[in-house]
Amino acid sequence: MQQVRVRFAPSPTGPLHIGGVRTALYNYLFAKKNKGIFILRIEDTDQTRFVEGAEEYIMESLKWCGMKIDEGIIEGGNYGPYRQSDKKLQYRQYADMLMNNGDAYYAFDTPGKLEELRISAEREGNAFIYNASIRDNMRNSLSMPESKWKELLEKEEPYVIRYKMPLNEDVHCDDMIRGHIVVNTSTLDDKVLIKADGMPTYHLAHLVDDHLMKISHVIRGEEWLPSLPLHFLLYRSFGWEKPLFAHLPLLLKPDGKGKLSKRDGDKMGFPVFPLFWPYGETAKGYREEGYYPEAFVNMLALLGWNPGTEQEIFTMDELINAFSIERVHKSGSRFDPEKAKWFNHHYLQLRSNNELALEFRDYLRAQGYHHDIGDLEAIISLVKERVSFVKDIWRETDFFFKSPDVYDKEVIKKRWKPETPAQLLELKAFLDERDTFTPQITEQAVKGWIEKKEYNTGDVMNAFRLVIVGASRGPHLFDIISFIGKEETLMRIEKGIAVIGNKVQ
RNA sequence: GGUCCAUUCGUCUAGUGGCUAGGACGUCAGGUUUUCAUCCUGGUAACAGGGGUUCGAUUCCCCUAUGGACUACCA
Repeated sequence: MQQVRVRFAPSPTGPLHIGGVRTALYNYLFAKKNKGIFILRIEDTDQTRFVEGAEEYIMESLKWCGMKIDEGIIEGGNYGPYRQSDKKLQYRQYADMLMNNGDAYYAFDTPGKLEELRISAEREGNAFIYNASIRDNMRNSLSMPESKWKELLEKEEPYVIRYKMPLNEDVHCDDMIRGHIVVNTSTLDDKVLIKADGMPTYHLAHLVDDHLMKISHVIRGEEWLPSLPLHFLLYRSFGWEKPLFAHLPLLLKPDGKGKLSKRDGDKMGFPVFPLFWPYGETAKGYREEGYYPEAFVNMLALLGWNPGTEQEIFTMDELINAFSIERVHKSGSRFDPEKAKWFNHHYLQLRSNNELALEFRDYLRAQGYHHDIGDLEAIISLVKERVSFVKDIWRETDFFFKSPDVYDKEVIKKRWKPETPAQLLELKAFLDERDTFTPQITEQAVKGWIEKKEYNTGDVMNAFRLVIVGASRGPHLFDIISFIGKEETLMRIEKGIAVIGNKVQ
């Protein structure tokens, strides 16, 4: 069987969108599943849209996700160069092959003239299509006598090379996901193959490269489906064997309609890019927002594909094993940020307390707190299952590090009785006399004390929690006071009574 | 406008010519937790509409509607 070789071929025009990451992922999964080769090719034939840093961003994104590139601009390989601009004008000879067999021609129409015709056609409700219906009226090597266009060539008049679309022919295409598609050439136009600057367009460049790189399967976004007939025709004109094609459905915005965009992410508070993009108009990234790559990849893989079982949690190896292109969906999927969080919650639970403590320590340092790893592990073990992100740990544990600044008004209203200050003062004295402060022993003692005093357990405990935590939240209270220690506990009781005590009634 | 593609709970989806149309996220309720959260249990909720074909269609065909992509010397 033929070696499976697939490529991910982005343009370095900015940060890589998660839709692009998913395309890369499906290529990667397909390659690895079939013991094939995963290639990264940079498609930068449009020099005006090149963005500094984009190539590095793309490669770092793939690396973060755990996709290893087999052949690429850094990795090398036997089918380079892997950056189209490094081939510069080599594509021209392939256009000339088409010129020689009559499937392409020179066109000298200026962009301004074409634009003018396009606008006037639109005004009459028609589409402007540069094809057999109109090309005899245009300035090209088909409509002009040979002596005339050769003269223009000699005078170095700017020109493009266009593909000569056959007249009224049904083109039959096959797609591994969509099945059979038939399009008549009368609706297609004579696409530009070589631009006036001598560079190839996508249609020529990707096809030549796919052929030269021995690509076996082209797995790309649905936006390419309309030009699939053109690509089929080009393969025929070249006399080359075609790869197999698979067009992936789009990633849609969570609400409403349409393609997922950066604006949606900004508006609804979730990233649309894998990594933070630092240039120009910056963009948030999953990595920096605290997502784990396993969660991100797992979530992305299931957006538009599933194995047909009820399994939802997959490691990369499990994804590779389960993946099949036939089970990729036809219709677009809406992106659900809530489910992305759920995946991260799951993967965070798999982390050890020590791993999380290390991550959390970095976060704390940024806040100006410095703590022993052992202490952080202890705290994290108490709140781990309630957080989805490392940054959430702070929100759940701030009271371990500092006494409360404010006290929840609702809790005061509900639990702060006239007798509360006196009771807490008694509790403070009771605690003051205790030597051990371990959670279990202290809990037993305090509960015994409340019972003996015949106080209302709920009132006392909640008021106690209020002065320690500042609100009605957090892990077991006795775990908290054990961690902060006796001195701090007594201090917080005193402070709480002082601040809240005179606010009531 | 034209061409092409798509359509199962709010979302991601499973599934079949005859099933109580399944799971997950969300949401709601109950339980656990003396708090909050987690967790557990349960509930809610879908075959876009209309025609066919058929003994029978969510499933096959057609039409409509809706959504999307493309329609550049961008990819």
